Amino acid sequence: MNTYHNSFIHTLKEAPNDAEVISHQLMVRAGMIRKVASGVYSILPLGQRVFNKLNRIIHEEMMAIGGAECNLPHVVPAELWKSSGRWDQYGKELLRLNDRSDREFCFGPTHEEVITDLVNAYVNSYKQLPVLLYQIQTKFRDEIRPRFGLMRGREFLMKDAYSFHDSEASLQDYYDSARKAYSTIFTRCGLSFIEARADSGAIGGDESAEFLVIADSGEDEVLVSESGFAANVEAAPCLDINVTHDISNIAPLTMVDTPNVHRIDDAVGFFSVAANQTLKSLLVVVNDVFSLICLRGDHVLNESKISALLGGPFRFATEAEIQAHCGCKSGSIGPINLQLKISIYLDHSLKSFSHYICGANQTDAHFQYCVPQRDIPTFVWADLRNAEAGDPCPLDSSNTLTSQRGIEVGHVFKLGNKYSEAMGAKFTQHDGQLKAFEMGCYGIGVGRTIAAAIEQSHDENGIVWPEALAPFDVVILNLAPKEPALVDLVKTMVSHFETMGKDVIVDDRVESPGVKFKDADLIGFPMQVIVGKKTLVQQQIEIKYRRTGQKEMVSINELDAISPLVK
RNA sequence: CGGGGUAUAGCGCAGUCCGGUUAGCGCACCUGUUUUGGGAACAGGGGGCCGCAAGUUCGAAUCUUGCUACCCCGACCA
Repeated sequence: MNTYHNSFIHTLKEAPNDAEVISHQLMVRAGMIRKVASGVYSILPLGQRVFNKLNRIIHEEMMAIGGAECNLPHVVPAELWKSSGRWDQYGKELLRLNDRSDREFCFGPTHEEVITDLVNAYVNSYKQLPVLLYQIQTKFRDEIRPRFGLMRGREFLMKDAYSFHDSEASLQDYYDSARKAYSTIFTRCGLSFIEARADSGAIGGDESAEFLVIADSGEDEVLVSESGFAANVEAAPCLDINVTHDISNIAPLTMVDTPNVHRIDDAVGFFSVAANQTLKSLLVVVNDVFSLICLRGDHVLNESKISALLGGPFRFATEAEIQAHCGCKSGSIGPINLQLKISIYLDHSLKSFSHYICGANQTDAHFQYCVPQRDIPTFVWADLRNAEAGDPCPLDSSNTLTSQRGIEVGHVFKLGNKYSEAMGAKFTQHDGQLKAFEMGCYGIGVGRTIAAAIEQSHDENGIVWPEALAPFDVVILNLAPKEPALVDLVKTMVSHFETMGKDVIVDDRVESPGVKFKDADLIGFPMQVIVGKKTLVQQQIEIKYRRTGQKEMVSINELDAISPLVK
């Protein structure tokens, strides 16, 4: 019999002061997790039960699409990472280790290299494809800033799946079935989520989609529209705009002394104009080639778009480089009168107005009446900014985008042959020729999904578990645990519920009733069965449903009629 | 990595300015009695290298220096 005692349940009245978001606070208070180091947590038995529930759902749905479970090593030799080129690319997020012989290893943050090496060793022919392998395993990423408990930990449990194909069509097929499986998984968890177009980021690849649980505390912003468009702000394209202005009467370009005006906010104040009538310029570098990026003052640069446009990951220029190219300090950069000839890119949105305030490439000076097509020598229009709420929908410009916050719990990628090509992982095709595998990869953050479920489902008393994830379906609160008749009744009820396939736990602690009620609400079991001395007098058992708070009385004689379905 | 902050019992905190009994409080824990349907009452009790190290001093949780850990903000800057 599961009891509070043998299940190691330890609740807290107060949350530690480092718990910022509600899911973190509630998980600590309910005794599910305990912090061991920054971004590193022990999962306590109650928490582990929730992990097991979710893991089981994931297993079932991965099996349903033909996945085979494996378990790859946590500690991975550097050679594998060097073979894909990521040893040098991945940066400080990769936890690097040395063994006693000083050989280099890393603690795997993701396993494309290991799986590619594995599959390449066994799969030689198109006849053996496709392959879908998955695992649920602890990863470590040395995050810049771990926070929010399990939401952004450094050590975290992840389901990662990898598929290998002989063609793009086969990859597309699996990619789509993985997306469907993910929808099924999150639906079974009782979560409200959206699938959105995403930026593939550090993993790389051709196309990706992420699954976000909708929550105000989410770290990601998603733009959605009624036409069915959904994309992470980082991945939402912005439409070009077709506006022409009569520029014949606009005053000529005028330089103005602007002491201590370095930021867009400063310029807005100084010139008394709206931010969308200013032009901001950013000097960026890709492979030692400099480019000037111009955005409207109210917009935010999109890193992926810049990197895609310029053909590689970019960085911002240093102060010294700005001095050399622009002849001024940062804060006064502009597209006119650059010292050195470099490519200039203007965001499409700069077509929305006729003339702008912009930096003059002279410290503490700005230009007024900058008309791009008249005053900027040579430039290229491009999509350079983050989309934002209110923008027209890229699928149907008659709709506008609205913004929602979400927690990224799953991400699926079409990797193509990025890893297989780099690592020389090939198979023999029908025609006898070698070809690099087409690959897909599919991840779910297990702990993060659990945290997201709590973000989405809680009240002032504590967690309200979706049935599918609850650590136990039913808690029996025995308010008079020393009463022999009640102890017997509880035993009968436990076997009754267990026969029905439900997980049951008994609060048999010698505690006052209030404590038991509060803890049951805090932990969030979907159904509470309450027995006390009153039960023996009235011959009735009380049932309370956590989600609705609804209570009902059932006669002891009608025990069989108690259905542990949540109302 | 830059800025700010914190570190005293399992958790939440006071004490630190202005050095001076045996370092305190609430929760939790232990014993006993009375309680028992929404975080009980009383009585008694246990638990601390005051983050670590060095220094100043007759004397350091308290002052100085260094280190470490943790938290927050920023890293989108023109």
